[in-house]
Amino acid sequence: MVTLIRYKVSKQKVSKVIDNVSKRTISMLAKELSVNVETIRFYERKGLIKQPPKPMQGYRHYPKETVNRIHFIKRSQELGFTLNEIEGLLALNDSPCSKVQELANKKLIAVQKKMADLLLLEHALEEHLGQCQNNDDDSHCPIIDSLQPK
Amino acid sequence: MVTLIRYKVSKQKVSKVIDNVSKRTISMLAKELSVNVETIRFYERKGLIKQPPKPMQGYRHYPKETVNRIHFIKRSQELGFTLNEIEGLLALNDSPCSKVQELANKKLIAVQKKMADLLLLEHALEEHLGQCQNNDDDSHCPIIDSLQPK
DNA sequence: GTATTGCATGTACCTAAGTACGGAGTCAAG
DNA sequence: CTTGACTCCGTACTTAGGTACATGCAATAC
Repeated sequence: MVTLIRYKVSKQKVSKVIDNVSKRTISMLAKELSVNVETIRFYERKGLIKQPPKPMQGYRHYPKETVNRIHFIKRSQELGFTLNEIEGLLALNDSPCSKVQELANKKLIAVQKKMADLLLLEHALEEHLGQCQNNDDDSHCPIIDSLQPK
Repeated sequence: MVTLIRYKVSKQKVSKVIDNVSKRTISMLAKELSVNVETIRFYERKGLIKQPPKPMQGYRHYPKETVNRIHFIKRSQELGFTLNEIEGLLALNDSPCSKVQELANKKLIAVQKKMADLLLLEHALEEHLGQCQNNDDDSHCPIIDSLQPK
């Protein structure tokens, strides 16, 4: 892929050539990561990824590093972290494991609390639905009744 | 509470007296229901409750009906219905039980799906945390590692 | 009678995580 | 050379469920 140029080539020019070879515009990056272009811009605005400098001529191109970083963000989101928390995680990159653990643990507890809430909800809904099943009169609904004040 | 007026009283005047007796301004209503005044106004704007007409002189007052309706809304929210869904429920007030059941059932399924998602999340977090516990080197975190692309 | 609450009304703001749009510049193909 | 696709930049819009604020008037307290 990398074209070698044999004569009169300075270090700068070589790196420029290499950069050109791995030209990754914002839409290439977006495709590579299966995210929206606007999402990338949004992350830039949020400071989650840094915007590569714009060359005097032409468009920005993004290094592999940015790919990795967005990967990190997306995986963290899958684990239920918010973007603000991920900002923290990114800053924590070289922090002690105990700090990261603390964050993950908080998240775990929040997840468990949310599950407990949903479980209550589930039971309430199931009970209401059960009452409907024992109801002969379709024109009159126990659920609506139970929502009405006594 | 209702003062009886003995002479020369038309039907209109009586009802006016009764209305005055049960004067329930918006802040009274809010207090009675433990909700914010602004929330009531928001429900009015959303069309979930209807705004009582403003008398030519003085402030609006709210009937018991509105109290009931907001009660209904709040209880429905506890069951996990969104305001848009509650709009539907309110419209369904005299609909067949089967229709209401259908809605509640959809909600139940959504709740169960969400719980399943959270369960996966819980396991992932627990596994990551477990790896941290088997980690001697505090300066290096398995969670951060696992978020990094391979 | 005046000062302080309270109400009415309309509009703006909040969080979260993006998405959309308008206008100008740039690049590549035909 | 022109057209279409892409980028850049800034700003506005989206959903959900409210919350807050500014202005003007009404009612009540002292």
